[in-house]
Amino acid sequence: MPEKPTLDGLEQVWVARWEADGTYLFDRSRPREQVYSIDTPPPTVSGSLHVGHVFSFTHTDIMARYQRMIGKAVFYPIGWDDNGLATERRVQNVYGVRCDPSLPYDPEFVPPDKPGKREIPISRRNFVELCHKLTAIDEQAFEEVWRRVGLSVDWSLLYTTIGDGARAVSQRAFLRNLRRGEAYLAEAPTLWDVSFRTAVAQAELEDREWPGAFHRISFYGEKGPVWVETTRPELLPACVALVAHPSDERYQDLFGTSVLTPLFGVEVPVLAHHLAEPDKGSGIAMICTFGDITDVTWWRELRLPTRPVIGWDGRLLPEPPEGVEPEPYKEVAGKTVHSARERIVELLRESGDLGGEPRPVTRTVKFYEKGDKPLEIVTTRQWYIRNGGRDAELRERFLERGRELAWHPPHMRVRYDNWVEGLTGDWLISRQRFFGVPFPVWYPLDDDGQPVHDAPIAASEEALPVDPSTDVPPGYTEEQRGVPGGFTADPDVMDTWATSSLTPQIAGRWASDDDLFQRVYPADLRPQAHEIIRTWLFSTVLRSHYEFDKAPWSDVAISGWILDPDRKKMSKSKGNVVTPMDLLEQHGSDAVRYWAANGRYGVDTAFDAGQLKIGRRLAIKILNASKFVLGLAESDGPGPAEVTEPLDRSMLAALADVVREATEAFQVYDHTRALEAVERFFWAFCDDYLELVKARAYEPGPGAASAHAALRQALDVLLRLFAPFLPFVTEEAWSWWRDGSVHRAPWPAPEPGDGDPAVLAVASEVLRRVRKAKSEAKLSMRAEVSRLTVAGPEAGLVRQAQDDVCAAGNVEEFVLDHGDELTVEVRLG
RNA sequence: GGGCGGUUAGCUCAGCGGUAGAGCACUCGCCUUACAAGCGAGGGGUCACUGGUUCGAACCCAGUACCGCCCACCA
Repeated sequence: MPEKPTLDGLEQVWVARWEADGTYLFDRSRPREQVYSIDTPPPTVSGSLHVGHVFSFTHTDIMARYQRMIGKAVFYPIGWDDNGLATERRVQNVYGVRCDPSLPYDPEFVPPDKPGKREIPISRRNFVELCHKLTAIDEQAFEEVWRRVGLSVDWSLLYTTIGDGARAVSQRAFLRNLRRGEAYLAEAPTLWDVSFRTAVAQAELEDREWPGAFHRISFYGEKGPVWVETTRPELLPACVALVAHPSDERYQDLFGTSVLTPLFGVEVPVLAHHLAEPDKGSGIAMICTFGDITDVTWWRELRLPTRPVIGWDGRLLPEPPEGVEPEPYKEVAGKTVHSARERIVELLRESGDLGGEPRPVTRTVKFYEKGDKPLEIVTTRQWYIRNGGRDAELRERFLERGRELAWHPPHMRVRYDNWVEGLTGDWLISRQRFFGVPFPVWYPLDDDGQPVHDAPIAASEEALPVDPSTDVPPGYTEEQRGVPGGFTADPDVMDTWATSSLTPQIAGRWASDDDLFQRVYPADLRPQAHEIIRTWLFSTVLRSHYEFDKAPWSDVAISGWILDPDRKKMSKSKGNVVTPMDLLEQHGSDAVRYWAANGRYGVDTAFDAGQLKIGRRLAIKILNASKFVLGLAESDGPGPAEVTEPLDRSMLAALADVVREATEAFQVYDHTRALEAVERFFWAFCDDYLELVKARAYEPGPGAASAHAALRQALDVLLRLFAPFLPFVTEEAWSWWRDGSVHRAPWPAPEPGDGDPAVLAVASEVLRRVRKAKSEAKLSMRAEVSRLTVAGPEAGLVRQAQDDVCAAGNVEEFVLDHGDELTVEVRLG
């Protein structure tokens, strides 16, 4: 036991010791009912950890430690989400490169020290190598933070979403979905990011305000011009119809007729549809293939033809769509959307078809959440998984799955319900990218060398993971790749959610270690943030439903966000982020954890440096109180002493109540209430009980022996109660007098005893009145009280602790009196 | 437009039917043999607003106003 306890250096000491001792290793010999299994979120390593991560991961760790102490074998893995677009983008920025799949592999390629002005095109394999290289560096930094936070994860269970295991699980799950008809390939209008040149899913959309302008343009009807307002005049060559609301008086005569588009002179019908809104613009809209999602709806429901004009790169296609003359289309061919719009407006102005000048507006436009240009809609062939978006019965089954889960807090389920009820289409899982899990399929090539998409060749499950661009499908040879009558690989990779929707299967080694899997699946807990309920949570439920016909976990705990003091979400772009490592080094891990532990599930919490100071103070107090207690009892005789004094028994009875309350709170995932109960008791223990027994504990005799025994019992229990929250300081104090780790010690049971908690409560109250009197007289707490008179119904209780009260208050003469309520008279001097 | 939270002391939050709470901050005092990175004491609130239910409302009900978030087919 050190002379002057300190927090400094505890993290390094204990992190190393826990690793060496295997303190948190999962015991895989235990049956499922003795296991507590956690489906930990794999953080995206191509970003940086922020304070919010520490906040939510600490919540999970607190629960993991509690479960371990109540005797569960805790399956607490961690993973790194390293596959996907975020990594690709980071590789591009860090190394100044760009993936060009048409280039050959260059084994000699070394990226420049600093990214140049122009991105260097490299082959897909070179690019993927750089992705691996960079994520390995990032993952190391992440691990350091998590270890220092004191997460009790079993590092031997580490997985990555691009690793062999994850790829195999991803591909296997997909193949099963495909076989059962839950996954399918379809050519359809798809939301498309023109910068990343990939399709994106509904779940990855976000609305942003974007400047635009209303353009009033005239179409030619038999009875004169029809004025249409549009924000996207460049899509005029893609126009396939006009549409107005069926009850709109102004257009009754036009329904069923057709009009000619300006400039292009294409004949398009005027149709009625209930989604057209009479009070928007002129009440009549042009339908283009495709300007927005409503266009897609109209196009589908009104069975309109397709006139695509926008290509994968966001530019207008070099050739006009069918039915549109090359003149004047050549004016806009190959142009970006922006310059095509300018040109069309010029042409409309020249031809007199522009009514007035464009009126600038700000409107809401759909973006890919990681993108910086508005999404276009392009018809492409993509893989989908059925999610209920087009099937009411299936949707109801997913809602039912949501109801099977215990949500913490319960109202978070509403977000799940809203999402499932609002789905508009199946889940698009393919991405036209490079660093991801490839689809494990190939397509036969017909005699003309065209792929037969209706008959994909699936990989065999034994061969997983496969890369179809280098592996060969069953029954073919490499020589047949790309030749008529041979085969070709599916070029796409899966969206990262298609892999992370399988984290319980990946961490539990589904299909590669079924003995493990059946001990840890379904999991007990899914901890996560609320903004990814629609993505991660829902997709995991979906995959589990299809493969195992059950929910993937029993409980879902949703941590809130960390807001900066202005109540805005902390984010890197706003520059208001404190890095976790700074925080941990500056305040100590236990202090940071204390702050996190005070955040309840589902509640957004303002970042508050004040809470960190309190946590640090608490941690130091635990060390000092431990030192005091352990420094006392060394002179006691052999064998455990008995707790005989009423005050000591009273304190232990109060502590038993605290154990009961903390345990109940943990059982309902309320770590904050547990901490509050323990903390409240601990401060009273230090400020009142320790002061009351101090004198007696110093004076050898039976009274001292009782105090020593009680103090030790209390310390033993308190260290264990604090252990889930403050793992470093409790382990340190535990190591001074106990064998083994406090984190492997059993969670305390409320010790039955015959103590009356009221004795301590009343003695503390009397002491408080004495202190008040001294404080008001501006005297030292050691000042002598010549006579203390206590009266009231509680007087009998005070008598049981009379000597301790007198010693703590430095009281000369003690008098008990009768009375209806507690009165304390303090005569000083 | 629909939904979900929130509004309590200067700040961060607890309380969710029975006389307003904690910590921080602030003020005053104390070197008291675990801790001065400590200890003691104190000041400070018409519990957002308006109605209603009740013997009694911060707490339940209805509505209003702000704040935050989620969702949505806003040419």
